[in-house]
Amino acid sequence: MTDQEADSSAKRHPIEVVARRTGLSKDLLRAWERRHAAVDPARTDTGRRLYSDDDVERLRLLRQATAGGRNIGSIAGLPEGELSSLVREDLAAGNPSSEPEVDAKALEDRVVDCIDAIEAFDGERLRSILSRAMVQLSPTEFIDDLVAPLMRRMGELWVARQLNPGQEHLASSVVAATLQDVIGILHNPCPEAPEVIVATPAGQKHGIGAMLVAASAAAVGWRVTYLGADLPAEDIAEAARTRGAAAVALSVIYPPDDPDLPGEIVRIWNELPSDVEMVVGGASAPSYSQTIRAIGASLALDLEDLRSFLHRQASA
Amino acid sequence: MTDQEADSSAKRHPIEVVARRTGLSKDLLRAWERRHAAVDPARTDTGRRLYSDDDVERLRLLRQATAGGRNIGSIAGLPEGELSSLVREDLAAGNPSSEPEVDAKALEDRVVDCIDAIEAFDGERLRSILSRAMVQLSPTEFIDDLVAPLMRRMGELWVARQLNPGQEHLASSVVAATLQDVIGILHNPCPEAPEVIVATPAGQKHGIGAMLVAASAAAVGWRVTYLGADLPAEDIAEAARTRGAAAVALSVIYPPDDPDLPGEIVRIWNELPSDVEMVVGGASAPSYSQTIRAIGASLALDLEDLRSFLHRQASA
DNA sequence: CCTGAATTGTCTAACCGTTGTCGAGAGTTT
DNA sequence: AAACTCTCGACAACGGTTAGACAATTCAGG
Repeated sequence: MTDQEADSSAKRHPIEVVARRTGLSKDLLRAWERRHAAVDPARTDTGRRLYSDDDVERLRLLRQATAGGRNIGSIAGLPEGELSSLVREDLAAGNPSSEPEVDAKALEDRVVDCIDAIEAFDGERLRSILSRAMVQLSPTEFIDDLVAPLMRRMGELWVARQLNPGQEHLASSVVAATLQDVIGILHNPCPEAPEVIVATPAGQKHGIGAMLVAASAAAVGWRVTYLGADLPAEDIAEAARTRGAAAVALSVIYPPDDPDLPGEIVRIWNELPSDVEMVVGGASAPSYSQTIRAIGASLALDLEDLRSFLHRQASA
Repeated sequence: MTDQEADSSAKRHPIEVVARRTGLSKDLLRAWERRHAAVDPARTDTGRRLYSDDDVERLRLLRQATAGGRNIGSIAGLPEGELSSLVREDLAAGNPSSEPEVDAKALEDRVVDCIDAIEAFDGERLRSILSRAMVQLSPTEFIDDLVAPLMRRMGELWVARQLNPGQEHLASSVVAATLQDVIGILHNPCPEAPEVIVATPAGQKHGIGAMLVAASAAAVGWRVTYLGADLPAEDIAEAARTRGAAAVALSVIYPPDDPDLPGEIVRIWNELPSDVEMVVGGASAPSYSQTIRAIGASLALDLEDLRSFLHRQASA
């Protein structure tokens, strides 16, 4: 991740890759450029387009804005800032309560607020904190900087016995619902966008990590089918086949030493079509790294890792 | 927030966006403009409408006012200030802006559509069917006539082995998220409204029934704290005490013959303050009716039953 | 109470600008 | 040679516009 520093404006991606990453067809990319100058990619000496990461990001925003009901012609010329605020406005549109008070509250404080709400069994306050943050932050920020730290903090409190099962359940269901909303909002309707099946294998009861994975995948343009926790290998594989998925992502949180899990992972792998990739992430994933490597699947140590896996697959 | 250049009177939204944000049909937007000059949007050089944020706000107010029983012709010309005070009045007068319901026929079809989506592992389609229905139907109709029949049908397919665990998980998480949304939308901010704690006792793994209970309670004006499935008695009772709840609702779906459950129910009851009522519902609730009656709790045979229980408690 | 007029949300028909996609023909990369 | 990519032109689908019509309500006045 360090060797990407100033390269976000470096032009290097061919059109094929950009089409996959944005979920826009190649024809459409050319049409938007020709008719509205939506982006201005560099060219090789033979005239082939080379897009930068910034271009990709911009195109993704344009896609979201058009999905939100706007005409490409009237937004193609807008600068990044306006474009992204427009998209966020549209996302927040369902929320009729326009809050005049703008809190630029630090993210750590928001985590604390969430914990407060959870301790008071106040699901409604938790929901409102999260849904406000959801529209104020970018999806990736929301997931990485708020939801993930919150889940981590909850884990700490849980082992310290300062959170009881009721509070944990309450929080989980609210967080899960919020993340489902994120996935729904980000849903990529383009049939060419690759799809990933997200689940936790049998024996793993905690679905919330998989939910984070699902939301992260949606945030980078993938279509996502979230199956949930504790699923037998055959069912995960069947879903992948039915959906024509390009990848399967498994979340493994707890326990780190399930003797049945390696077998379960291998069974999933074996039942998958050969062109479907697999990635395993979550707190306990490294404990099973031997199995994962043995079959040729990938290991994701964190969400950033997961995103780069998805990027690699999307361009492959 | 620095780039709040957003001049609220800048005309920039196409009709599609405005229709989504206000919930008014495009036809209606045009009709109100033509017949009553309710708003005066700008035009592009090719004649397309462009609305400002102010226009959107105004249309929202008009919508609320008409939902409260006013007719558009007599309020379309009013200035902003009068409009908003009018709406406030109507809300204070207890006009819950009831929606007239239209479809009774298509509900069966929608259940079938949902099942189709589930069988295809198409979570996104399921979500879109449900969320469309959510805004078209009243909350109670949505729950009673769509979600509950859907869950029943899923149960049938499950026992007939025509639904696998993956499909069941997928559907559950989407339905749960949708119901959480319903609860969020219905959330009653009035601090005097009675609150109910909803959960399923330890041993009961299926939380979706409790979710239906929670949404139903929210639909009749209660504040709801949804704790989820499989919770120890102490935690349920603690939540009730912490929240100062007026009632506890338990959902009991499966199994119907858990030898530990009666004890669990009694423990909850014993740890509850004496002024907190308790109701038990769900498919298997009648199997435990002896215990329920013995301690003086109520038994709800269906959601209608539950609602009348809540009404009794609210007026008590 | 009934009846005819006004109101209101929706729908159709006809038109046209906008948009996504496709094909043809030529060049480039592997 | 096969697989990409390029430009340019064409085209059908889609959405937005006006104008008019329609059924269902609402309402005033007999």
